[in-house]
Amino acid sequence: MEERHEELSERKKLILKAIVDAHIADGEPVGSKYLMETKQIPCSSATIRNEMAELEALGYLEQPHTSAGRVPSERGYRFYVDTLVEHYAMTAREIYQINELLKEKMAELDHILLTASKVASNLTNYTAFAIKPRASSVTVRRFDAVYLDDSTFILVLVASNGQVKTKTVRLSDMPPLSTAVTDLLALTLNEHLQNLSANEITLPIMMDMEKAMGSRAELVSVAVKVIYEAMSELDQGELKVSGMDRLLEYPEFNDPDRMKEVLGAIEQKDDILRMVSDPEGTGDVSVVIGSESAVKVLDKSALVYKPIIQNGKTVGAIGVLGPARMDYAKVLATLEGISGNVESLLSPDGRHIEEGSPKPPPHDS
Amino acid sequence: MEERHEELSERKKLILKAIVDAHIADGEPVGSKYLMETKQIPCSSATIRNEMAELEALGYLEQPHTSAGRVPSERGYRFYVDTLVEHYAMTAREIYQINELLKEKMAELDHILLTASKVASNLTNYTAFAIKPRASSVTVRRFDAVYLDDSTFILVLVASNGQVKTKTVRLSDMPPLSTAVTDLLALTLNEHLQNLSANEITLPIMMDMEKAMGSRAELVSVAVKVIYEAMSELDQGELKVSGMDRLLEYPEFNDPDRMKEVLGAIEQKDDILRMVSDPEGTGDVSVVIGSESAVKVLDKSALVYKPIIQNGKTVGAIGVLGPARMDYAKVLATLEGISGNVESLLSPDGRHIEEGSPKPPPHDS
DNA sequence: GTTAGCACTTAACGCGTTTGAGTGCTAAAA
DNA sequence: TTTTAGCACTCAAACGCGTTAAGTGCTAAC
Repeated sequence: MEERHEELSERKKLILKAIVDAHIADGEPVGSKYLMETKQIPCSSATIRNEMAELEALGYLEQPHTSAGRVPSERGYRFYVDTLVEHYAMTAREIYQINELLKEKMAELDHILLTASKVASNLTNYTAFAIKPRASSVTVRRFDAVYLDDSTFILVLVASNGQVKTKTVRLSDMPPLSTAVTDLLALTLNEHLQNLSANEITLPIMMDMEKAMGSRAELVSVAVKVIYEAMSELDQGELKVSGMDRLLEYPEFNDPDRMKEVLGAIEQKDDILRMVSDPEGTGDVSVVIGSESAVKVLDKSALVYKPIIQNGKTVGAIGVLGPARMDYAKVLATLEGISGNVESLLSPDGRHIEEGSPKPPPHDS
Repeated sequence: MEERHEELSERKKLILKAIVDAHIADGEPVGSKYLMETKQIPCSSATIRNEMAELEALGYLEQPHTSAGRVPSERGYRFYVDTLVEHYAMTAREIYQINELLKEKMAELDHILLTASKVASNLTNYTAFAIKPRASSVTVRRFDAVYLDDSTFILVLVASNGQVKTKTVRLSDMPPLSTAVTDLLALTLNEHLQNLSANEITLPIMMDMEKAMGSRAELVSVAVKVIYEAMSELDQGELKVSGMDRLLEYPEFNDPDRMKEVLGAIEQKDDILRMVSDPEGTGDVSVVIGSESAVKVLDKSALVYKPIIQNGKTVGAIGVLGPARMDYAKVLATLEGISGNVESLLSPDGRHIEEGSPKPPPHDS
């Protein structure tokens, strides 16, 4: 009785696609008669019913209750996304929008990602997010120490991945600072800690630094402590979400309890972060439907995301969260478009995607 | 027939307070019989009914429909907040929590505010936010330029209010950079632009700087452009929200449409920002109920916030957003507690509030 | 293998009825 | 004059119930 994806008859595929399309469009269960009338299936409603019954037996469809139409199951969506979605042709207007909104001269990853998530949300009408994934090992490319007042200075860290982190350090019970002292500190840090990851900072190195700092040796331990902190925050990852309110536009999120779960999940962010930071990622768009993933995305929801690659390394991701019946074709195309754009923004030569550059329909591994 | 707040009879006050308390507790309209039985009002339900009718005529109460109990009106809440709330005595545990959660050695405003909003949300069970208000005029206390590669450097700005902003600058069609060049740039910027606000940067100053930069004069205009941008972003303000999901716990936000409005408003953030940045603020807790304010807080909602003062200047605010029937006593006490704590964290000597330090019940102006 | 037809199921809808909490008013009591 | 008991009235919410309509599964004919 088990049948493999590939072995679905053409007509079954046609019907399944029609059902998913229809359900995506209006969210209602879809019945045989409706299907025959509006989707031009070349056979009668009875035949369609038979096919639907079989599709249900195979696990691609399900019935909310006996006398209702059919709704795609998770497996149905999966199959749809993997093999049935048509490539969505972005309109000139949409391409223009992506370009316009993103091309403002931005060089910082943070800013770019935030804007990207806003664009994604606007274009797709779903809740979108952008993410800076957990970096496995950051090193600091350059330190700087800025004198603020006699007991305060600012430590600036430029990380290997381009992120910049600043920490204000306040001393107590120590002799007053001066620009000379902070300059010396910066020099020492740069000489000894450049391009080391957090766990490569060893005691001998610290002792060397204390020697270098002469009379202000006590600053070393303070600074190192703060640097430790900063570095662990650096590979913390961050999540920017836009268009939360759009979630409410879809009736499947109308239930307050469900909505609450979703909001909580978004705020928690840890799960999403972990998933998107998955080093296995090929760089393709991934689609997670319902309970498929370790991430507790809720029933009837889907998460679509695409990593952003810079110099062969994953530096972030943008994605969309919405009901399982989301408009995959459009979302996939939009994410491809935006990520392509972001990647080109990040590379020194700032070109943008051209209109009508078709890509093969991507699918999850 | 008009009567001033002060002229409400004691019994009316008692009844009004009882009604607000009861409504805060369970969200239902409250009736005369219930009031008499559970709140120990020393008279019969008929008398209470008469008083309630008068309170309604005076605008402190309203009736959802003829045969329902009474519900406080906006004016009722206002009166309650201004004169009837009892001071909420924080439990030792709550004070401990505030101290514990906040006292982690944090020196940066950003981080502190974010944590503060989380604490506020946890303690009150409402949605909380923390905000960095629009600064009227920022100046830069110190510049720094960090060489990244031949065409890229990072500009670090330390603002007068302690904020730190970094900008990655990517050059095109210019001779390659070097640390010597960026050092020179930093030196020049510090010499010429320190403690100036954005609109004090004039052409003569720029020309001086170009002279100082010698062969790399072209960097000046690039840098100034970026600095302009950074400074305007600096006084942009920022809003951190925690515990959005808690909104859903209150039935008055269950309606998807309403929820959508609220989420939109939060994301918009501009209104909230503007209001909280109000320079008129005395530093006391403010309570905005329903449609009272310019801010389009929704019907049946209330916004409670308290500015955070540092060196006599408002550097931020923390607040809570919830249904109009929120537990004002607790919220007010919590915000007082947290803000006191935050302020002491920001001042060099890091002391915390003590248990049982009573403050007079605050109220809006 | 396909289709027409029919009996069956069931959520949703409309609608009158009942219920009950709560009021306003009046007349008696304090 | 103020308070209270009592009662008639109101109205939203809950309930019951028949009707509707969409949709199915099955069977028998094509």
